[in-house]
Parts: sequence; C-alpha cells; structure tokens
Amino acid sequence: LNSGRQAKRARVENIIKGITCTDVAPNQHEETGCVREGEERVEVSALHQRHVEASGTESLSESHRYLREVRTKFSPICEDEKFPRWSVSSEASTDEVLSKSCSESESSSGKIHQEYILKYELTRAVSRSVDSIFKSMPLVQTPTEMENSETTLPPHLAECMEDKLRCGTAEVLLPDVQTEALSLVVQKPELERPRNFILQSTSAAPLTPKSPIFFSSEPEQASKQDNITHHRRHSFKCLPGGCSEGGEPRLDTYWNLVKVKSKVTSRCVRSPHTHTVPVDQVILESLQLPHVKLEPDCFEKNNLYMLNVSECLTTNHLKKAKLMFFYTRYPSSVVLRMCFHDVQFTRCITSQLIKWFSNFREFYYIQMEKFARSALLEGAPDVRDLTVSRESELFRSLNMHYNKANDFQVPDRFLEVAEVTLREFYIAISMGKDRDPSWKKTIYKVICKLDSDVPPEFKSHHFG
DNA sequence: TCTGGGCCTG
DNA sequence: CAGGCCCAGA
Repeated sequence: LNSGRQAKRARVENIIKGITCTDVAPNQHEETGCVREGEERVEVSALHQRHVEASGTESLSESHRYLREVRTKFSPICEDEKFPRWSVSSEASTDEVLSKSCSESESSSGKIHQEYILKYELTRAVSRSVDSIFKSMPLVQTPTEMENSETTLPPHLAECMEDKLRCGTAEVLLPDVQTEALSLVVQKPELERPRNFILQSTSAAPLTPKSPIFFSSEPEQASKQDNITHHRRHSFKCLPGGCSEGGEPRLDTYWNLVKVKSKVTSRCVRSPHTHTVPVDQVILESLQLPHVKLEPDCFEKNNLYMLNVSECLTTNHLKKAKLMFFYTRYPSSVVLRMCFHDVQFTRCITSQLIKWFSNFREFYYIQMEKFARSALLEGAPDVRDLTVSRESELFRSLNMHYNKANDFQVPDRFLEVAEVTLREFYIAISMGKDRDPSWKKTIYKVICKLDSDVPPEFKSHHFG
C-alpha cells in the first residue's frame, strides 16, 4: 500500500508539474543512482555556465565547488536521502533557507543560490499542492502520514517545472478525473468541503463517491449515475505564443483556471454546478500562476453549506422530482421552491428543474402515445376498455422511469390521470387528429388541469 | 426581452 | 437527461 501511495503521489506530482516533460522517464527519479550522476554532470555544467556568466571565471572546478558549497549550506535543512538537494522540511521557511544559504555567500555565487531558492520554493509549493490533494483523500493516505511527508521533488522535474513556469507552459492532468460531458445532477457536496482557499472550476464534475471532496449524501444513488464517470480532466491551459518544447503539441500556454468542463457551462455563466477544487492559496501565490482565480464568494458559499443549502441539484433532488411527477406534471415555480427549499434558487436551478419536468412529461406522453397506438392497432373496441392499473404494462413502464426503486407508493390519482391521458391519445389518434402537427397541445391542456397538490411530505425539511 | 414549453437530437 | 432551437405569451 505504501509503495502504491508513493507511486500515486509521484504520479500526482508529475502530473501537477507537467507530465509533458518528455525527456524524463516516469520512474527515473526513483532510480537515483545512475540518473543522478548524469544529472549532476548536467547540473554542474549548467551551474558552470551560469557561474561563468556571473563571475567571468572559466574554471569548471569552480562550478563544482559552488555546487558543493550550495549543497553544504542546504544540508541542515535537507533531510531526504534520495534528493537531498530538494527535499526540504516543510517547516523550514523561505527566510531560513535564505539566511542559511545566502547570508554568507559571496555576491558572485548569489545568483546560483537564488536559483536554488527559487527551486526550493517551487518544490515546496508543488509538494504542498500534492499534499493538499492527498490530504483530501484519506482512503489513499491518512492525514497523519501526510503530516510526516516531506517535499520530494527530483531536480530534473523541478527544472522541468521551473521551465514551464518561466515560459508559462504547463498542462496538468489530475488522476481519476472526469473526461466526459457530465450530467447536471451532481453528488451533494460534503459539508466540510469548504477549505481555506479554493480554485474555481467552471463545471459540474462530480468526483467519484470515494472521494471525500464531494460525495453523495445518498450513497445508494451514487453508483446509479451512469453518466458520472470516475475520470475527469483538469486542464491548465497555456498562453498562445508561449513556448513549446520538444515539438510537443501544446494547447494554449498559460496557467488558467482548473476547469472541469461540462455542458452546463455554456448555459450558466455562474453555474450552480460549479465545483471547487481545494488548493492552498499558498501554492497559487508561490507559483504565481497567472489567471488563477480565487473564488470571491467562498465565504458566502460557506454560509450556504452551514445552512445546508445546496447550490446544485443532486441525485436525491432528481429522485424527489420524479416522485413529485406522480402528483404534478406541471409544477409551478412556487411548488418547486417549496419542495426544493434546500436548494439555492437561481435562474439556472429553476430552469433545470423545469427542464426535468419537461423531460418527465416528454417520456410520459411518448409512452401514452405508444400505448394508445398499439391499443388502436390491436383493435380495442371501446375507449372505456382502456384502463391503467398497477398491473398494466403502461404503468410498469412509467413506474420504472419515475420510481425505479419501487419504494414509493404511487397514488391512485396518478393512475386515473394516466388513464385519462391514454384515452385522450387514443381518441385523438383514432379521429386522425394526429395529422395536425400540434395535435398534442389539446391533450396537454387537458392533462395540465389534472395536477394534484403535492403532499406536505415533499415540502418537509426531512424528505429523503 | 424574458421565460416557459415543446420538439429534436445526442 | 441535457442542449439547441423555435415559438408563444407576458
């Protein structure tokens, strides 16, 4: 399990740092021996180059000396044996590093030290970022373990990331993220979800129920959402015209919002399905990511969570709406507000609910027309022979759609309305009214008058 | 112009 | 179930 965690952690680190660093083998940093020799040569060479620029000294041994010097000065706060250069205790502040490394340094080597400082900060920021992700996944790694975890960033990756940051190029893929278009129905977020700082992501992207970042308040529903996949893609876009490396195809080239794309984004600018990805602000600031937008109304959202008011509709809401359909096919906005009092009503939420009922009606009328036509084809002698009972196939079809779990006692009134609807369709079709493109509208007018009051249980705060 | 509803499509 | 489009009514 530990090796799995480490591998996963490493993967996430790689992902955050930009997996497109093509010159680095995925597991290279774990094979420290031979790799580090090569790295050292490269690094010494690079340092030498910089040292030459900084001091005008041509001596390669001078660069070696500087490298040793820098490492020595870093050693008190570098604990990891694998990557002593970059493994820095998270408790060590930047100031400490600066004071330990730079205070005694000569001006000629100051630039080199500064680069180490930069890398150190970069490393720590990435590590915190990874930590914040792993801390939110107790199934993967416990908080206690995370507290003891240290910053471990292979230097080649640090450089890779540094380069990316410098030129503003990075593409970040988070594991287990959704890649598909998503349903508007999301798993209800956990109350403790809000963290100190959040990144806005503009979509509905329910995480896997296993993830504690968001989880279903109704576990039995979580697995039923067919269109909720366990993969999601977070893309850090890049600025056009930004650098590209290795001829690798790049998107745009600037660090952008962490986006979890969903269809809804095109419809709702301020989507109620907006998901928030918890990331420490420290990371964002230290990485100095352009276009990283901090949620401005996170406190307001906190209050919503405290009040147990959801910003988005959940699978439970959908289930409830379907049961409501047994009573009302055309619910008014007042009824909707009463029945979904635990939802913060926005235009988007309202239209989504309306859309739900529109879809419910669509299915309902399609079934009615289908069964009416088949009854006609079977030569039903009299419209009065057309009945809808709990045993009838039509009812089973409807019940399967609106009450799949079959744990709700469908009111008799619904059977009556269904029967009326079926007969209306039967009559209209038998009279050839279906030649008129808008022949169904007459039926709709009849059916909308047959709505019943929704029982008070649906308006109760304890539904579900 | 906005909103709700229906139809079609994926 | 959701998005796009169209239409009617307020």
